[in-house]
Amino acid sequence: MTSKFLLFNRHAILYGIALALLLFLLKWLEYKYMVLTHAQDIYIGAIALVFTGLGIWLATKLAKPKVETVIIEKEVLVPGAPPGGFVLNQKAFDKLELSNREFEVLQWMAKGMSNQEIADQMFVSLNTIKTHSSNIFLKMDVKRRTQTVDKGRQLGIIP
Amino acid sequence: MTSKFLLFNRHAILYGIALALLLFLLKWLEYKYMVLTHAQDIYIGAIALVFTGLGIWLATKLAKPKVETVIIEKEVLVPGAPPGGFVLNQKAFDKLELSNREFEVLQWMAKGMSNQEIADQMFVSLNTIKTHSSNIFLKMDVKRRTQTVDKGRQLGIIP
DNA sequence: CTTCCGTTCATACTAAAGGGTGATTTTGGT
DNA sequence: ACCAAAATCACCCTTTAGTATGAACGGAAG
Repeated sequence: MTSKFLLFNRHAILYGIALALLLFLLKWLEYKYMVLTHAQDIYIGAIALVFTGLGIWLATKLAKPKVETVIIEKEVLVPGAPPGGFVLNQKAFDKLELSNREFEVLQWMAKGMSNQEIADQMFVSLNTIKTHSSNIFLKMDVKRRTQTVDKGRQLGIIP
Repeated sequence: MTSKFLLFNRHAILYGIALALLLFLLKWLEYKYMVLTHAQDIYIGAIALVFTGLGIWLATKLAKPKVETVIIEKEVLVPGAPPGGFVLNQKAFDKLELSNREFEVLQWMAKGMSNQEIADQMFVSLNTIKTHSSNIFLKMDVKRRTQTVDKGRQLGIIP
């Protein structure tokens, strides 16, 4: 985090210096060779090349890497473990006496969604989700959503 | 790396053509408007801008989408045998480049612990845990701890 | 011996989560 | 039709999480 910022700063400074030097160089070249009208093409070409390179450099250094991670699940046969990934532990589930909506909320919760996102997903208000999750915490005897997910998984009621 | 060079070659041709066309255009503009010697600086500035833009465009085109695919081996039942525990997906784990402490925090996180509890557990301050978890979120490209746990589990780096 | 990285911690702030209470509206079952 | 449970939402308030920024320190590598 800090290092990234420092890198950015360093690049910005380097860019500033490089730009200044380049402009200076261009000005100098202008006075030195512009008498030769024939050198005009080369001059312009050089400018084009240099600034194209500068653009490339800028883009690569300042643009975000934008790494997209695609998760592909590959099923492998392994001794033990439940088939197809998950079977609900009905006994534990019944004991909790979660309502439909509460269970639904719990499942979104386990997928790492925020209350607001769940609310949008289920077309209800944020307050409603809060109420549901509070009830879930009571019924499951936990204090936090992360704990809820962990316990729910251990009980076998969520994958 | 190899794909990058291949891409570069393909785009290099396009770039060459584009460059030729642009130079031609510049030449034309030169004959048309260069009678005004005062416009020289503006002319050069325009060239610089255009080619900087071209460079940036090139860079964005050259940059590979960089879609990292993580293949997760998911366990599936097979007759007999002991209950398979957890095996860390080393490939996915290495890709994240989490530090020791960060991984440690992630594990407590997955157990549903609050930052304060993790801080007590690891004998450091709450702020330290916050820093660690922020770094984890950056490296794992997530926004919340619940999301972190879910993704971490999908990647196979936590049980 | 610098330079980089990881670890530690702080302060200040914003955002999200959670607790408590009360209220209205569906809805399913007798 | 009536009742209880579920579902919905609101307000207020506290706590926890998360962001941003900066800084100090020690170890490892060049």
